Amino acid sequence: MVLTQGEGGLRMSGAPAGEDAEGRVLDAAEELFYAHGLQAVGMDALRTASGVSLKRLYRLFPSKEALVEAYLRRRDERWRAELAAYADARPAGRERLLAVFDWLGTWFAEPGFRGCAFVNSFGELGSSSPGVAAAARAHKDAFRRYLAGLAAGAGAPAHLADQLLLLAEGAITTAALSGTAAPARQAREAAGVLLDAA
Amino acid sequence: MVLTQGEGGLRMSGAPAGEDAEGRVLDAAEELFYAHGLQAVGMDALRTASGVSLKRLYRLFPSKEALVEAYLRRRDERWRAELAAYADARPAGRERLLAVFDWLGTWFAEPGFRGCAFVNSFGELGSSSPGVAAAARAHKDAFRRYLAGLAAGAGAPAHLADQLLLLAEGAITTAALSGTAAPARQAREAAGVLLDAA
DNA sequence: CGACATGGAGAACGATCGTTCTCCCCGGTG
DNA sequence: CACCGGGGAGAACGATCGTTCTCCATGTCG
Repeated sequence: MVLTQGEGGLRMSGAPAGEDAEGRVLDAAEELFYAHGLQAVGMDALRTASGVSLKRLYRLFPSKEALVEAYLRRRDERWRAELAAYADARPAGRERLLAVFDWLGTWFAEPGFRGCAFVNSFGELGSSSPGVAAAARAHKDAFRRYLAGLAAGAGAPAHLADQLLLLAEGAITTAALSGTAAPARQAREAAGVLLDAA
Repeated sequence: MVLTQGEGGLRMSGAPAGEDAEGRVLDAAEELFYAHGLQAVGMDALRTASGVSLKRLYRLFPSKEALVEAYLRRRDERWRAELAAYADARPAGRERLLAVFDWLGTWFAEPGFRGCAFVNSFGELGSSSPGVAAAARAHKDAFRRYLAGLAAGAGAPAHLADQLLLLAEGAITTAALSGTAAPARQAREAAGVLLDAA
């Protein structure tokens, strides 16, 4: 129930925040990796931000790469859980499907929003780290499957999910680059048109 | 007129490739920065790949950051020139507008395609390098203006350009992550629906 | 022929990184 | 109280980075 003041946003409402060492390390990793990028954050910065000694840090995670992958894994779970909690509270069908873009809009408006952590990580290390590349692909696959479920619930054909994924993905990057939340509304409108036409 | 065998793709057909030192450096920068990321490529790798000595390299570009920005500037010009050369060869209106997505499909299929260089660079260094962030924003602004011109030529309202930008942007990242060119076709179909509805 | 500027190859330098090691304190057990 | 194992703080280590400097071969001009 603790809500940290984290500038990184995306703190799941019921998640414990930093009571044990592993949680504190992952909290620090999420805040720093997301804000500054993977390579820009050193193990020493993680140690300072988490208050966990270097020795313990390396016992919890055998290497920086392992910590990066744990960060991406937890971020994926939290991100999708937050989205599902928001959308699944709406009536199934068209309204729930479009709620995805409303939720994106609230995410874009969070301070410190800097685009998709997985796209950023993939662009930075995807060509040299198979683990990072796989985590990014797994995240997008899971997101696509979730959209496909919503599309089916709205009676839309399967190929609509792919198009909705493109709209959501484009909105995320465009919001990050432009620094505004407007792409969420534009994507929502486009999604409505595509849904009506399907 | 020289066509290098470059794995980076996006080599403009009429552009001279590496006859002078500056051109060779920029060619090497484009190939290496795009393939491996900005921070993963050191000045020594640039020196080896370009055959230009370190001393001359630093006389041409006073710092690595200056070289990164020159790389992004030239990539922006080439990318948009290639796109325009492809699309503007089609009849104005609907066909030219949708040709944008055909061109994206040929780009996605190039070996070594790894998404948008500007999105990747922004994710990696955008939070610490104002020059990189500005270059990425300028690129996307220019792309959006180009789309707006095509939309106007097709008799579509102005807001359609924003939605097409989201589709294109989403197709680029999704193609990079999934490693397939299918997002180009999906985006083209969605664009057609949005255009018809407008 | 000789003085000199030029530019290449690569060593050097200081900083930083991921990772490991040393030293020391501290609590539990005989 | 004496011993000992574990953990924290941070130094140490080897590698790599961006940047600068040294040394030397080469060619030009008087």
